[in-house]
Amino acid sequence: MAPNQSKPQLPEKPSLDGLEEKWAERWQATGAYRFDRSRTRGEIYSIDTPPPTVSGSLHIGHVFSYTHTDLIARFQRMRGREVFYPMGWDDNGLPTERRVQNYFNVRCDPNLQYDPELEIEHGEEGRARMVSRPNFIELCLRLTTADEEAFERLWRHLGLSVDWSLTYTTIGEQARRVSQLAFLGEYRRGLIVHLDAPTLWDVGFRTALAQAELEDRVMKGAMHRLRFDGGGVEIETTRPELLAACVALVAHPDDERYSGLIGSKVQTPLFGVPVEIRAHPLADPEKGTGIAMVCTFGDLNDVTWWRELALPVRAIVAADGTLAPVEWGSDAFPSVDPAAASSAYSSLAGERIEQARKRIVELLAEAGALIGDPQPIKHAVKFFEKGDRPIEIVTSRQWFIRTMDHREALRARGGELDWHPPHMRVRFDDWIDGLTGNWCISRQRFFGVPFPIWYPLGDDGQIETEAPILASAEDLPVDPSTDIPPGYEPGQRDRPGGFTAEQDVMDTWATSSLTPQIAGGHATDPDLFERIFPMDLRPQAHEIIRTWLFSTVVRAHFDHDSLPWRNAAISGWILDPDRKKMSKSKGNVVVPMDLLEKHGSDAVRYWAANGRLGADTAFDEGQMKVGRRLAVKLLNASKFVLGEDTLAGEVSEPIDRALLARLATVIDSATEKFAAYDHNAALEQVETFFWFFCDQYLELVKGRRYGSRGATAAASADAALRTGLSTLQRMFAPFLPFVTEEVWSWWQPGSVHLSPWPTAGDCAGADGGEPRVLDLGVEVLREIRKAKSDASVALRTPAETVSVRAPAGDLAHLRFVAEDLREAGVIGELTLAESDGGGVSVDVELATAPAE
RNA sequence: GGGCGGUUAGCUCAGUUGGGAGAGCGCCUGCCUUACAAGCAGGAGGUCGCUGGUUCGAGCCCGGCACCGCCCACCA
Repeated sequence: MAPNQSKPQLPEKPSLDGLEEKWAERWQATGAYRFDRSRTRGEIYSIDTPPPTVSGSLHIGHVFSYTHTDLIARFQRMRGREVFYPMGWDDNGLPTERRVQNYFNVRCDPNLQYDPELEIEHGEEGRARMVSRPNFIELCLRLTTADEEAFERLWRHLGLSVDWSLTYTTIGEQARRVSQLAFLGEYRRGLIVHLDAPTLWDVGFRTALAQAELEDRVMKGAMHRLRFDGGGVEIETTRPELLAACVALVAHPDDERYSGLIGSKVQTPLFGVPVEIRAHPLADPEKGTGIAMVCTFGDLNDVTWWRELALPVRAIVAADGTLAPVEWGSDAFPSVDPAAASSAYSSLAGERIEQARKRIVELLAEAGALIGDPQPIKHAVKFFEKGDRPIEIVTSRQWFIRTMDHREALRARGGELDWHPPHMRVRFDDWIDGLTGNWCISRQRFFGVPFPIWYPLGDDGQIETEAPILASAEDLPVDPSTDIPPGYEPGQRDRPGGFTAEQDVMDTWATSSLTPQIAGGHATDPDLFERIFPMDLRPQAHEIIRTWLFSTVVRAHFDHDSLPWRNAAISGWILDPDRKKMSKSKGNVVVPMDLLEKHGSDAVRYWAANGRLGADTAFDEGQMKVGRRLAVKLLNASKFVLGEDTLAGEVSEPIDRALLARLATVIDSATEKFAAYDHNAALEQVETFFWFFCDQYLELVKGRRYGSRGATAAASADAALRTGLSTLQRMFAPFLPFVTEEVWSWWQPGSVHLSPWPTAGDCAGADGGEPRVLDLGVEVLREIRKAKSDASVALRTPAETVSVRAPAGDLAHLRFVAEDLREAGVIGELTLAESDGGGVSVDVELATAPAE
């Protein structure tokens, strides 16, 4: 960088206060981070930003990981790449729906008519008001818009260098269009199917789920031993209430205890349902009695047995988590004694599962079918991650993406991706290996992307689900509940011979899996999409590798036959001092804006930048204070270097050359680390050099810089200092964007963030620099300081004599720094002599006797 | 149950092909030194989780164990 020739106007007392507002506004006004879409793919670095869920507030973990992404964005921008860095808002799905319900105290009733006059305010008391689906969606948008504005303020304050003109939402028109287009394409190609099948089901939300949305929770339960009639077979179960749904018993084929019983029939207690004892290798002789009750459906094992043994369905769990009425003696529910079965079941029907379980245990005990007392146990139970009751498996008609047939190819895609850190790939592989079924993407909810699907109604009014009517691509996005399918009239809606809308909405991940396509203008802006896809980077947290990362790989593989991006940068979690993940539910979250205002954005970013990718990191305000100190130091060092007129001349002094030579190696090394997504190593190297630059080098040359040894020598120091400062300001820029922009503005035109990342070639004058010159100067100065510190005197106290003995080679180097040393150490007489041995020794005699 | 990561100073962490145990914070001592007292200089402080092995030599490589965190699975 060619230094500005005029002496800049520097603040008397530099400060960090107000820099966030000042520069955030300036960047917005100048369009500093505006994406230039005329650039070609090779010149562009594109980022698939995680759209934060707009259902509450951002926490410090967001600040941490979004800072990591911004570090990479700023580095790549300075390296000359045109950075495509959008922000997205995830305002689609259950979190928003639930938040709207609570905030406005409303519930959605899809059967109500839209009320354009409806006025609802926050905090209404009493019973929840029922509103129509269009009204509900309006409320969702109203609330999320306010949230999105608050989020954007925080991100701007943090200094994220996103191009805000590229912002998208996951419920927006482009997201709906892209989601529906991908759906239609995949459906036509047989990658999506519509099936009546056992499906993971949340009875609280009354919707189907995907495997990826489940989590285990350890619950108290009880093991019950039941005796079946007609053979004396005993089974153990934690779900006795599903006895009425029993369709078979199953034992391992090699289990000698039961080998004679395979193929025979026994009857369920209470209900007298004949069930066959079958053999299947999944039955574990070690568990329970070694023979298991197969119900439709208690768990995923039941689904496997049901499918592989071609068993009938006896579904008793209703969508709301109660036991459904059953007609005993019918084909579906045969019984040797239908009257007794009806009698037993009558006290269960309509009860919630938990109640039914208590009740049936009483019935079984009365009937003598319960062996011993139920044994209390603790066991892991699957829950919807946002739900509060265990999931059930309910048979219903749902849309599935056929992931199971493509597991090998998807696994291979994971191998093509560059993971940062690499070990995160294992989670991806584990997830694919553990998949038990296709990805269910339909949800029985209200707020989401609708399926672009209608069904013909027969003349009898029956829905013809096998022959859906697809929307035309050019009509997308559509809402089948208000839009009319091709070839139909509005009056035919829900009439015999007409059509009816698909009521379900898509899983939120079915939309989020398309963020590169949504942000990149797929289908609407092919020119842009070609320039940014596949993207360069997916930043995200590790716990959503199984959801967001996996599902995005699935869609890109299906729709584009490629990876969605080349690199995945996985940030860790923020841990509180007890080493637990900080999260809202644990109540230990710090409000990010408070931290940013308390310590300054640069300081908080410094803390975040010290966390490695993939590493869980402690929340540590001490690190923020260190970051703030660093920022203040940069202000003051800049003030010193720029505080005098620029001197005409070149780097001529050996120690200045040595400083620049060392700087060149730091640049190379930090650049290499940064390019390898090792931002914390890059920061550490720049920071270490900076403190050396300030405390050692700068102190050594300060006097010379002020002109004590004439114009030429002063100009050499000045040139080296300015080169060092320019380089350091730029290398700190990704980490500390506000303070670096401030100090850059003191002497350079334009934004530091749009200036080139330094290279070793910037260190003009480094040629022939001998590092030993610098090392020796620093070492001798340290000895002098130590002598003064030991004597408890001020560093300005003169050292009457300093005698340095060094080997001949070092002696030659030392002569180059003798004058700088004499001044920095306030030395009276400095003598340099050749030592006998190999080492360097320094003897210091102070002017005054050491104070005791 | 399978796997991944971690265990280094009181705290937070770095240690790149095996050879010096390090940084910052905190602590102690001293210093108002004309960029910076939100600063500067100096100092104390560690059986590198335990254990066996390979090696002239191990924080680093290999085996075993313990503990912490997480992922996956099982949950009859």
